[in-house]
Amino acid sequence: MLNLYNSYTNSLREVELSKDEVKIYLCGPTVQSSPHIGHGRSSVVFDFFIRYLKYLDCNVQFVRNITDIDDKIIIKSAQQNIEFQELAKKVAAEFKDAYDSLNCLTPDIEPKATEYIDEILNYIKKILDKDMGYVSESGVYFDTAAFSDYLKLSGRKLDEVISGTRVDILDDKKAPEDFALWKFAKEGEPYWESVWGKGRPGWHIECSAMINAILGKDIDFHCGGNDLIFPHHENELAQSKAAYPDNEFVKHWLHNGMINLSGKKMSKSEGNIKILKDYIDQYGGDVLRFYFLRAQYRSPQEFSEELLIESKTTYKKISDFVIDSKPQPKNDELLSLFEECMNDDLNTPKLIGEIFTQMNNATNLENGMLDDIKATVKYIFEILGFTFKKNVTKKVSIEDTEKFFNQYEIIFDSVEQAMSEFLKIREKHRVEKNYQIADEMRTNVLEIGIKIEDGNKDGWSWNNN
RNA sequence: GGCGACGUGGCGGAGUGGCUACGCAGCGGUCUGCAAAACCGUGUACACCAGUUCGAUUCUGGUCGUCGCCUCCA
Repeated sequence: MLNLYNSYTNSLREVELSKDEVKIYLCGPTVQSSPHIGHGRSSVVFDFFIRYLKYLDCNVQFVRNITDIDDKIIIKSAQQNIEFQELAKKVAAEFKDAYDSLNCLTPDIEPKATEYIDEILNYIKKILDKDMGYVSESGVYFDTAAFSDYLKLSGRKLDEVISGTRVDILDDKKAPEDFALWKFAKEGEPYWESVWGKGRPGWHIECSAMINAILGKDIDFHCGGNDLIFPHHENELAQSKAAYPDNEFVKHWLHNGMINLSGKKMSKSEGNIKILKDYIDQYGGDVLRFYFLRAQYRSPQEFSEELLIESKTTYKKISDFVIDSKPQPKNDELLSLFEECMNDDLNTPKLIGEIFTQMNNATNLENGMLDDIKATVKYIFEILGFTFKKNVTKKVSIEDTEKFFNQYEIIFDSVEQAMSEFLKIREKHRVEKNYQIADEMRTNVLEIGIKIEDGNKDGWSWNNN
């Protein structure tokens, strides 16, 4: 009963799953510059989805690509005076760090475009063999006129596409809307050999070729940001249908909404990007995940530091609620609510509301019931990829932290151990009514970013606002 | 210009033809050595104008406004 919005039909559709094999392809990044909040949203939101499918006992095959060759990478690496591979490698590592910090599942396969050049060339050949592409002076192009269903995914009309201001009208293309499958290398550009000439793959062909090579002719879900619908996914669909006209290619097209800053889309071209790492370092992966959980994945989501702080506060309420519980599926009502919300096009904001309602009611329940609710809430959040690990602020160095504890003759091993001893010392002062010393300790520990809350079960937390 | 999405209380964000969503913030209180946390209480919001209806935030039509895409984008 999983219902998801399909961008191809523009409607909510019931998903029929064969649990033995669910194939998912997520359009990953072009590794040209550091990941921003928008990349984080796309990866986390589809991570919720994949984790949910696994919860439903699906055998998921998850592939996310890395585009490690394209015009921007060439330009940027030239500006930095390094090889394009070096830039791609460096940025790919940043993406990996971000994905890991956000606790996103690692794809089963994470192919890079440059590792699939042979497959790409064969795929282009297949398109040419079907007379749906042609070779010209600047490259090999897809002949959009030969594909009758072109623009069906994005729902555009041809004359509108042509009238777009950014269409690069090259004289050697049959039609302005034809797009490159293979770009011939200009002086000094990286290239691979091909029967048509030295060059590099166009942006869209790698996905068609890699999906085919890794997952096969048909996949269940193709995911990505909604800014990829046109032209990227439209062109990908055209290529795949051209090569394999009898296959559906993609059962469900899923697209996430954009991150907005003061109402405007965050994007490289707008120059208003927020670097993901800065916020992960400060708030931790769980808080970022919770922030993404607060919006339905297709809606535009506003980003601001205030909203992140709010996410932190709200998430803390949940993590405090479940702090002494083991994650277990104890409460059936709550589990049904969870499935109901997720089945409804991954309505995670609704889920949060339902969980809080249950939490609020739970305070009046007898202990056994309360424990079941706690265990189930924790279980649900762990399914959704939350770790409940204390966020370590990276604002204060380990050395300073050690030095701080040494003042109290505490040998630093881990923050947890040191804080436990620190709290014991302070508690002794409190018992002896040395309130001044106890209060000073509370104030001082703020230096290393730790906030003590006497009434809180946990006793302390990182205070990294 | 074309296509699409959307306009809910201070903010974020669900949902529904008649019943408190929820969270944050705010306000009042309990508790507390203090601070915080926690807990209790507290908010009649659904862009505008018509129409359908016993009744519309929810359906229909229109108006206004916001945002996205239109080959750089997650």
